[in-house]
Amino acid sequence: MKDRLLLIKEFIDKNGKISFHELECAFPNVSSMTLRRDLNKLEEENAVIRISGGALSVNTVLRAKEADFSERINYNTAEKLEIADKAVKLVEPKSCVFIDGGSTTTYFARALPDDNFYVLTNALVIAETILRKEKPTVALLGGDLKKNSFITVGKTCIDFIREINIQTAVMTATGYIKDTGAFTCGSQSEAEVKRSIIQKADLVIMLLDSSKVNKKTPYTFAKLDDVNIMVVDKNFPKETKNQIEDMGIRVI
Amino acid sequence: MKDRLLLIKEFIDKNGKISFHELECAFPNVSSMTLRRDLNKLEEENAVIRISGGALSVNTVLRAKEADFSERINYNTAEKLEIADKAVKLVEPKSCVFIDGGSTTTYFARALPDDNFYVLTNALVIAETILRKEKPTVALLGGDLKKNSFITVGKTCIDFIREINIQTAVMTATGYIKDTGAFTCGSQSEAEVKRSIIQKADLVIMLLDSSKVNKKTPYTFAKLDDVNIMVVDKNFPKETKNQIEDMGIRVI
DNA sequence: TGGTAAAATGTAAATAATAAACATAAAAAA
DNA sequence: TTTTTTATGTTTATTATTTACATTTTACCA
Repeated sequence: MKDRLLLIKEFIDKNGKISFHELECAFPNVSSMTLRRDLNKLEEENAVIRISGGALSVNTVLRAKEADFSERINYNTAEKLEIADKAVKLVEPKSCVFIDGGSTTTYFARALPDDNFYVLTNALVIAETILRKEKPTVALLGGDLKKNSFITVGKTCIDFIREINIQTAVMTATGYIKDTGAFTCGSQSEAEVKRSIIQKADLVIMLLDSSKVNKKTPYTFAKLDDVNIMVVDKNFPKETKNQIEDMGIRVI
Repeated sequence: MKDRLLLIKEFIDKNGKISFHELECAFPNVSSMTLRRDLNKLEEENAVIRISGGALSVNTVLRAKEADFSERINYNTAEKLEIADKAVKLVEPKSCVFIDGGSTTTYFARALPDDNFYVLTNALVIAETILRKEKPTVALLGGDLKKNSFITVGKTCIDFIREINIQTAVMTATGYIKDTGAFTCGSQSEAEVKRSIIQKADLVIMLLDSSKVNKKTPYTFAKLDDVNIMVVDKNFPKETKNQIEDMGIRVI
């Protein structure tokens, strides 16, 4: 009785949502009317959000809100998924991975297998995403929180980075200027954190979807030679790719 | 065309929700199919939450729904709301407030007016809640993240606390043992953080709903005389309340 | 400027989801 | 045990959603 409610809530929390059909498959010997009543009960308890044909977890809604805040996590989705899928193959279980804040890296975090990683991040959304998995451990860089992007920055952050060891840093940028090979972002404080991380990491992986090429934002936090591997999507300009490879950087 | 979308979003934001019927009445010379498409468009943009027969504003959902503590369904909601409403009156704008992680304190965070507070917390959910407001600034204690409770703990956390100043600490406990006046919680690491905070704070406010009385969890992090003000609900046992007041602690 | 493609809107039928009403079974209380 | 309550099941009616296609409007450009 209450067990089923808990199981349902757990599933919704873990997967972000559930469809009615999934629910029926999960409980084949319970009538659909009862399951419907269960969802409504959970909704009354404010544990989930009931939508047509299923239910959402509260966190899914939170994320929606975030997406609405920051400019649309929703564009170039296919490209970002492609990049994330390629990038997760580059990190090894049991390794210590820093994941930078950003929409592509959020897809990376989702795609990361449920294995014994040590994950470090300064992005709330990513921390939560990883924390929902069973096996990884997660540490969050403390500091001042930036509105809109939900990442931490500032001195505390930098000090913390000094004390930790990073094998692999999975980074992203708001813009890439191909003439100078500069990776840029929108705020000074963010750039500082990124710089510290890159300095500390043994291996720097840069995730960059094609929409970022020649998009200019104020602060440069890295140059091409700070990066070891770049992961791009299939629409990434061929010439730019060659140019980067000529610099001795592996482009995937 | 786009005007209509904006009007709809505005209405939903203002009223918290809209039903299909209302929508049809509001735009009598637009077909219901178009309105339906409009709502779906807004949903895709993460501007509203689409539910059966209408839509909700994201904010309504956030306000109404409980924080996401994955292991348990929320209970004692009314009591916690009551406590939160009383407690927010105790903190002054422009003051530096630490908010402890917990479900009651999450309600506190929601109830906190949108004013120039300096908020510190070790709870992701609370950080996000405050960050959605316009005026407060938020800093997050870094450290190892605990699964289920989504709070940070550990050495990094403690070190950070040493460096900061706290005017008011808004705390909560998992249990209160009335014989010894001990506030308890479920993990050693959590207790350490709570202890550090209490030591640093000028004023300690403890939010405790009646379900916590004589609930025993392993680690004691504070005694009655560490606390300055206790905020409780109307079901809080009278004798226990008197007992606490006799110790010179203000109970609200 | 007319022609044309693209986008927005409308209509109606088919499908799916929800709610209502009542029957039955299981659990709790007397 | 009997009664009462609660949880569940079944069916039907209502309402919501989707689909597929028709029509209109808008935007663009030769």
